[in-house]
Amino acid sequence: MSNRGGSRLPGVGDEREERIVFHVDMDCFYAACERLREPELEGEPVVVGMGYEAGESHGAVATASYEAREHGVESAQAIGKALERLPRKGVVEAAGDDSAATGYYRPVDIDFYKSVSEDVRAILHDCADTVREVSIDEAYLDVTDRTAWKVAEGFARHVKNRIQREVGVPASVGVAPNMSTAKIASDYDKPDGLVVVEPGTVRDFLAPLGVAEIHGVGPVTARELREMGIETAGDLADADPRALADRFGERGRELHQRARGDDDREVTPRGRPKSLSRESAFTGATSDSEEKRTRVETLATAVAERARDRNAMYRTIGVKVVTPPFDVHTRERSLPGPVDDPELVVSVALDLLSEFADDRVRKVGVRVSNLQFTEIDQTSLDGFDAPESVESEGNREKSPDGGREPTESEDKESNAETEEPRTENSRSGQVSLSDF
DNA sequence: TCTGGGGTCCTAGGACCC
DNA sequence: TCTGGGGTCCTAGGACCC
Repeated sequence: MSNRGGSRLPGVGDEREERIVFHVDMDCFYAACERLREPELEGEPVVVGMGYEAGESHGAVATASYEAREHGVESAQAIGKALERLPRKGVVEAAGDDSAATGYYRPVDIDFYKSVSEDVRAILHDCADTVREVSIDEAYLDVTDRTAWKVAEGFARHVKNRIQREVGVPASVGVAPNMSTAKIASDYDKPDGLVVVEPGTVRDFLAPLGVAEIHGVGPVTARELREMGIETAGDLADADPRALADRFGERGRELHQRARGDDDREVTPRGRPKSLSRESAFTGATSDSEEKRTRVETLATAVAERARDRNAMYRTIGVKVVTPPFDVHTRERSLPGPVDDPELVVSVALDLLSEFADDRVRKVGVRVSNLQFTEIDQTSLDGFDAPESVESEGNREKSPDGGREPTESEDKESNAETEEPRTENSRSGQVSLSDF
């Protein structure tokens, strides 16, 4: 096999080492944040619920501490279910039974978690040249230029300890020559784990793991792989890539490579978002078209506001409608040019929704996409900023100074030439619904 | 598993253009 | 009139991730 690990540049003094990638993954992050401001929760079962309010029983589990998991509470579980398995602290005791296990339930406080995440982020950026934040509680670091393989474990421990000491939340760290292996390594010994997979040992490390451990293999793919007799990452690594490509397309080849520990992706900072959305579920399902319309209107307004907050104009507006049992339908419409127009988002969304006026609906959502950003903003949290003209799509060139070549006929209807966020938006020559 | 909210990427067919 | 082949955009759906 001709992997990069086997080849060394002969003679040259710097024996080109393989990259050193860290994957840092906070342990039960939301629960850890709650413990930060409520130290009495340390060592206790903690459940953080979304769509949940204190004392109530709807919503879903966002994060359960390990103590809570021992009682069968799982992520994404309905709160009602969680309460069956782990009653709320205080309830059972009040009833005179203090033998049963109980847990602390808290609603999600995303703003607080974000502030904690910021503190962690600062440490990560201090420790690495390149950081890719994947989510509020997870990031990849390329530390090739900050350390060496012989001492990588020590450096990883240093990062981990700093997070614990300076922020007060636990993290697990995976160290490997590439992103996909580092990701698996961070998960391997959670919580509070530190796993190093050195170059040359990657395939042996991966081989015994179940295919579902591989990033990108979900329930559907795992089942199909099983049907092909592929159970472990080792099986997948040994499988015929052509057979995988036949069944899964390009993704098949990719998974094959991941299973072999081959992953060339560079650690790059996250770019700008590609879409923004809001969605919300009804309690049960509703056929009431007025109720649906009201909800969509609220979501549309919220999504437009979110876009404006982020200096994003959008060219496509869409809705999502979920009907029982869990069928997802999407409808979208593209405009001739990018706009920032809340009223238009509302009217287009309602128009797209009308197709489902008679359906029972569990959940609706509104989304804007084909984004264009109006400032060189991004507060440069990335090491460098992306070229302005690239944006999300190749066409529709737009110079940053606002001077846009009026070459195409659509230009007269889109108001995209103004860079300044308009104070009085809409009605100013932007596209309106009647244009369709 | 009776299913919350916010995302990403890929595929595939049809429209349209050259 | 029929026949190609290539390219891009749009839309809908699917799988996956945290």
